[in-house]
Amino acid sequence: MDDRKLEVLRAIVEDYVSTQEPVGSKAVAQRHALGVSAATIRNDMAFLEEAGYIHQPHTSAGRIPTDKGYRLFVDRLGKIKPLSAAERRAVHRFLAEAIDLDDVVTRTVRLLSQLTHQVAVVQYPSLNRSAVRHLELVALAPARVMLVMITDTGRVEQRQLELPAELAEDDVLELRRLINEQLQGKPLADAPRIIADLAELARPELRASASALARVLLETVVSRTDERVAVAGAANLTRHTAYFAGSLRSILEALEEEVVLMQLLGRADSGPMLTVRIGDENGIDDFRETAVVTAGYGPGAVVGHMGVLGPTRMDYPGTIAAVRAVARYVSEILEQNR
Amino acid sequence: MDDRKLEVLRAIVEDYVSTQEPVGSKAVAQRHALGVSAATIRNDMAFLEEAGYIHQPHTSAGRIPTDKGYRLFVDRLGKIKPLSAAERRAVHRFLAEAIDLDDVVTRTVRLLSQLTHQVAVVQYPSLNRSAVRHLELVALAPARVMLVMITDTGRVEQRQLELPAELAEDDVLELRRLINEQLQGKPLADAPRIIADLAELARPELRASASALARVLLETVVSRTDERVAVAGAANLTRHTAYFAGSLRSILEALEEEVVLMQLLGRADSGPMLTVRIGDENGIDDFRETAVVTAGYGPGAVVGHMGVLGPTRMDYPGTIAAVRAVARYVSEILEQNR
DNA sequence: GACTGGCACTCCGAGACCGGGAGTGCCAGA
DNA sequence: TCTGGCACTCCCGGTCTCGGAGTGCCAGTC
Repeated sequence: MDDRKLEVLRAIVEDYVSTQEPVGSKAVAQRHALGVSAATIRNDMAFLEEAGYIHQPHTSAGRIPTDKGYRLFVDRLGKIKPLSAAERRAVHRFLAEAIDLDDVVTRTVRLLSQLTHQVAVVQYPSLNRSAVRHLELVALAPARVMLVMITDTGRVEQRQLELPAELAEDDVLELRRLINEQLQGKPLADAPRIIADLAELARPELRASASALARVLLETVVSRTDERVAVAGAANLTRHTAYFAGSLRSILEALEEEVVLMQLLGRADSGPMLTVRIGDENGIDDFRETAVVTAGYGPGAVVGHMGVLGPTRMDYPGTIAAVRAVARYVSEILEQNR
Repeated sequence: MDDRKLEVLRAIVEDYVSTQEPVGSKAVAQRHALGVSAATIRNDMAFLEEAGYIHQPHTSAGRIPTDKGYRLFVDRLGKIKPLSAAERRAVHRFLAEAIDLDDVVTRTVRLLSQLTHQVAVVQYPSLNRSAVRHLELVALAPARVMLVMITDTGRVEQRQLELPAELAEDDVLELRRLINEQLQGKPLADAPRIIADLAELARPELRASASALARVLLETVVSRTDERVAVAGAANLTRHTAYFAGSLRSILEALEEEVVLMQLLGRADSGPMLTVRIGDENGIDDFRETAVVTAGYGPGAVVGHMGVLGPTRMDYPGTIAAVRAVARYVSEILEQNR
């Protein structure tokens, strides 16, 4: 494929994204200095359409990029637009002020949605990629304790549980020591095995309580709570009047469904740091007109994902730059707090 | 005002809510057996319009209730439609399965939005109406601890803090004993006074650490974290095609602004258990076409509010019944867990 | 005096119609 | 291989028309 044809494709994508209207050969000829006439561009356009990169809503209308066109643009044509120095500073400062993980996540998700003017989604550090930093048992009543788990990624999960027997203060301390001895520093992915044997290590009198504890621990580790997600900027969906006509409803619904969100964020967990999924590539019917830009983050290894979603007609270079920058800063912050 | 005129108003409200179209005299005459002709109803309508309860979008159109009309309907005409026995059972069962406060809140907000087909909002139990049940200090590193506060309403707040000096294990225990002695059982509203004197009660060597602790405690008590809110069912906004034309955007934005949400929920904290605010009564420009139905909940005393928001053209009797029922069940559950 | 049927009137909304403009494809010539 | 020209297509916005729904008013009835 010709170099100039690629330039024409880029011009179409860029103009369409900024004007939101089909772009014609004349517009391309005069807004982009390609050094050829509109007629020539028309020929190139015919070629691009034949090849499936653009398409015409109807005869005698301008052209619109197809998913395939966007894909090519993202892979080979989009020059990432780095954030301005001022933006970088602002991002850094805003994130550095966070006082704990919850705060980091809420700030991140807001930041992303403001920078990109899209809907932002941030997954909390995945439990099964975290390790136990500390377990605490708090006696609330003679036969009722609260189990608090703190991970090396800063997540704090807590659960209350009823014990089968009343425990003395010393007993609680002993159980606390036991679970910490066994689990501290261990990756949660390995936890189920360890937990399975937990009860047997306790003194006979404490076995029943220990196994109740073990059960709750297991639930906490593998349970529904596992994947938490924060969302912000839903209002930005209304920016893109045309595109959401039918799907706004279902997208809003999807944003409240953790399952769907995880599907969008998590698909490409390994591999390159940054992923773009365009339209049908999402594999979800309601997201056929939606593009998702995600990046992994974490101190060293990836512990979670964050991303942005919006119409396929989005500013890819800008969005990619923003997601990448924010993911990087967040990773740094987690690194420092480790 | 005539009895029949009230009946006409009710008919207009009910029909308008269900059809979403201006309702004319003829429709009222035949759908509701008022025993009079359309012409008579026209006269009543003229009266109701004069009095400001209904209005005409344009000459020769049917009538639409005004805010004042809805207000009268809610205050005097709407017979609450209690939930069906099946619904009540389902609500009860669903809520009873909750394992902790977070779970109660998320379940509640989902339930409300599903029952009413509107946007539901639930405020977490307000900290300054809760009392301290327990404070726990967890040593994470020699000079770093995590402070966990558990309230009698089941809320768990945690914060990490850096201490000015390294502490021995015993010192941590002593501080823990100290803050519990001082605060356990005390309402958080009284906490600031108590905390102010906290440092002085500690051994001289621990003073610095104690006052760092005190500062964090204060922040936690009065801070931004104070009012947390859960939202669900935003997708329901798209049901009401016409009404959100302009305001959908700003409503979605408002749903992410805790300040606005609290304003909507909290206005009438004392007084009757259930409040309805219609249109302008909300005092927020973007909510001029929105009605809010809220109820306080809590074990005995009110500790928080929950509610539902939707277009002024909503099914008030049904919504009121749902909100009231759910608030009641949630209160029961909190009572049991106390 | 309250209610009713009849009637003229208003006004919205859907559909039909039309013209301008933007964009195209193709072709002949440079 | 590129370009200017040209005929063609089709959307879009505006205007117009017409039917229908709903009203207000009035004269007549109980």
